[in-house]
Amino acid sequence: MSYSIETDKKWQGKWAETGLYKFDPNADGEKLYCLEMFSYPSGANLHLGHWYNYSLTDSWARFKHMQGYNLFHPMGFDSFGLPAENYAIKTGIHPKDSTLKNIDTMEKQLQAMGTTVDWDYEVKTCMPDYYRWNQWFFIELYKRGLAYRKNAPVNWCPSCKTVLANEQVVDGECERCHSEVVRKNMTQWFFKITEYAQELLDDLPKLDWPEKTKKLQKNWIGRSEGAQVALYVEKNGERLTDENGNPMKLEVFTTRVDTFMGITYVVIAPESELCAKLTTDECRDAVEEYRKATAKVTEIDRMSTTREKTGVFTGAYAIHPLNGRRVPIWAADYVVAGYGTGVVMAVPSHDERDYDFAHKYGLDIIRVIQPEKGVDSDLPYCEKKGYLTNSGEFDGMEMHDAQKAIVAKLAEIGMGEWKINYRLRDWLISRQRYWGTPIPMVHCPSCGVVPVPEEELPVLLPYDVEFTPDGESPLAKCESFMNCKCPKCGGDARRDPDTMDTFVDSSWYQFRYPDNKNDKEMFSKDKINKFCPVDKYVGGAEHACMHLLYARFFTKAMRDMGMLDFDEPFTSLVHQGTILGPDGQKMSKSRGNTVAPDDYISKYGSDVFRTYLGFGFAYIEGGPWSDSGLQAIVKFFRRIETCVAESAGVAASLPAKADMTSADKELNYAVNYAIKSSTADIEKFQFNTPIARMMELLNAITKYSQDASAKAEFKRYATEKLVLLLAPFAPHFTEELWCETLGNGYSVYNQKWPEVDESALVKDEIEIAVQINGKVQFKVNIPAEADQAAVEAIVNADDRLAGALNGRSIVKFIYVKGRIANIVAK
RNA sequence: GGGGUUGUGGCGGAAUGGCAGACGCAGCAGACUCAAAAUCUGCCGACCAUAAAUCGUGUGGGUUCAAGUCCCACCAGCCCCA
Repeated sequence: MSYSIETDKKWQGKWAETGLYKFDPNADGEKLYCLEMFSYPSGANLHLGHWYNYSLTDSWARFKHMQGYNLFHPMGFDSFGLPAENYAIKTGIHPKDSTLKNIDTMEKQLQAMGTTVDWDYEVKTCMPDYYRWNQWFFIELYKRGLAYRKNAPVNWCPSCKTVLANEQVVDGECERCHSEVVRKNMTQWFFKITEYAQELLDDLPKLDWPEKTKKLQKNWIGRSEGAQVALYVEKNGERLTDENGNPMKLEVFTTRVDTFMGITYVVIAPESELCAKLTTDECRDAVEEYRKATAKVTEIDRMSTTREKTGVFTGAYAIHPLNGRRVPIWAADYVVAGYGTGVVMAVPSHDERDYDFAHKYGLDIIRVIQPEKGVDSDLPYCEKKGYLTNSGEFDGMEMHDAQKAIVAKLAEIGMGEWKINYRLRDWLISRQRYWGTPIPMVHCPSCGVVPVPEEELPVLLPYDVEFTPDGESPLAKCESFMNCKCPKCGGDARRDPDTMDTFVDSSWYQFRYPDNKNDKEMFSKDKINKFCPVDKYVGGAEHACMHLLYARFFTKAMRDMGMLDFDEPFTSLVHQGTILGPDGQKMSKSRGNTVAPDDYISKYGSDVFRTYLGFGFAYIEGGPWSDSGLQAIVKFFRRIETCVAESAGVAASLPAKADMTSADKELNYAVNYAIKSSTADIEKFQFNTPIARMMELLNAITKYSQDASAKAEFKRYATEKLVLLLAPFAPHFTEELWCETLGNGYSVYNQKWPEVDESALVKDEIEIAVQINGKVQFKVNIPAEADQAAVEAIVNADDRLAGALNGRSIVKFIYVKGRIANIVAK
């Protein structure tokens, strides 16, 4: 039968029946954990991106299995999250019902792709047997001080009366009703990822990840070395003190402590509590009004360097600890409360933003750095080199020396120290949403915040809940959920109404797969140490920062809790490229440029499609969709079918070296060349060239069989190698050819990946190009093993040389073995 | 504004510093056919009537016997940060 979707069905049935892809933890071979980023079960069928990611990674996994690895290749669903909840608000279909139905569909589709996934190890994050471990782990983090609560701003749509995720805020507006989004403070849960900032940075070099992804993580963590320094505070003419009666300190972080003597004002984030505290009664109305306006501006806009700076005076002053200068404290939105201390020392002479701001509001600008001693350049002067001036005792010092001197001086009086600051902030995990993991905490009027005892987990997500958005967490309105007894005192208490960010689910799922049915613990330490970390992780570059950083953080925290014995979850990482719409734009429903794989599959079968995805694109790059090359694969398959059929009933054999004709040698070369380059290229996720090499091999076989002296046994030998090389890309098709047409034993999947015979690649004679001054003049045949002297002799004896030299004389003769000869002539 | 990344025929894309354009798609010509489809064969970067020569990997410099590849600057696209 010729290949079609019927072939797919036939073999999928047989594979399931015989348990071909069942994972055996004790099987021979080095373990290999291959994992694709799991997907969100959306309503529609698998899209092109799924196919591109999953089918080709599956091909890679098959290749590794044939090489003898004990492959673990699981799959699951990231099945909590906003889309199902929004769908429920719109249609009234419960998230649980729609999600489970979608998972069902996607499972079937993934199976129709023909993957090696062992579904016994499936993970669904929306199920209690999974999310109970989110809750358990949350409490473990809490016990260690790695989960804590604090007040933090959320995006708030006043019209929908709901909290919005960052991606639901488009240009400062609610994506649904387009009203202005404001920020509102709420008490929320955080995971203390900053505790691991340094280690997350330090371990990057040892990861086999794309360099740009590592760089992104490095920037995201954003380590900066500087000093934390302090100023005194004066309000209404009086020095402020703290609760112990000591002078109150206004702490700021700076990487330019050398400019410390040039401070002419201080800026504070308008929404910070400190701002409210410092603002004088006369200034309160103006500051409050400014704070409200700021709440409407997105953080991205606030940090923008091009935006017009705004601000208001708070009425308070900071007192410089070294020169006693009294400088005004302003509230301005270019400072953000969550970052650093939320206070910035302003040195307008040497910082562009400060300069613009000072200029606009008529604040003092005092130069403290000169590029050369005695030379005043234009202000602001922002170069990180120069000498101090107008800085009292530090005058004339080189800036780096001055930094040390200033920090030393401040340290003496307890007003400064060296400090390392990170851009990375703690991970806010509370979501005022329904479809997620309930936070396993109880709020008791007398005992405060109390974790739910382990034996009471999971805290089940109730089914009957009103999720019309009205500003409260849907769970908050579910009395049967909210009311509970305090685990500590037994009195009436309330549950936490929020659910967890779904990034919590995806931060450890890789450790649940190998032990997905464990109902005693999150996972068994032994199993996880044996099968993890993941050896090859494949997924989109859009997760380069958050998901991968969070998963790394969890791994390190788990290690420190004694749950596992390694440092990193994903040893090696590959990002597949993005397949764009035919118009070169990102595929989206709104653009109407989406491409559904379904029609292609039913028309051509999974294998043609998979092979085309591998052949038509550079995997890591992706690119605009075009199906123009799809026919080439159909043709290629048809030619293979014919070729393989010609070998039916023939025994395969490789002629002895001594008996090989030149045609035999040529074919043997083609076979081994295809094996060698396919092996090397598939390894590195380059799939287009291996398929090209297979096409070349097929051409070579066709050519060979037209030779009068062609041996049918050798043709079969070469053909079998071709079928094996193609097996990872076209598992159904090659299974059919291998078992049925060729009559070999089931299954092609369990055959050994072909090995290269290097000696077949060594030619006796090769052709090289002869260049003069880098330009090709003519070509000569030389013995492959010839050295420079021998090649020079051959070239010198060639009658074409004199003409090519055209009167010039040879200055130098260069021969690069097996590559090229170049004559330098003058 | 800072950082990163990409730029190769009509198209998808190949090229450990060593003959640019592998392998395909599209196109052209031919064979087979009553005809078409399918299949097979050949051609297929530009310039040119043709050949030869010359030019040719975004632009301009540089390193090298030799640069698509390495270095510098610039231009354009995409991504991240601001």
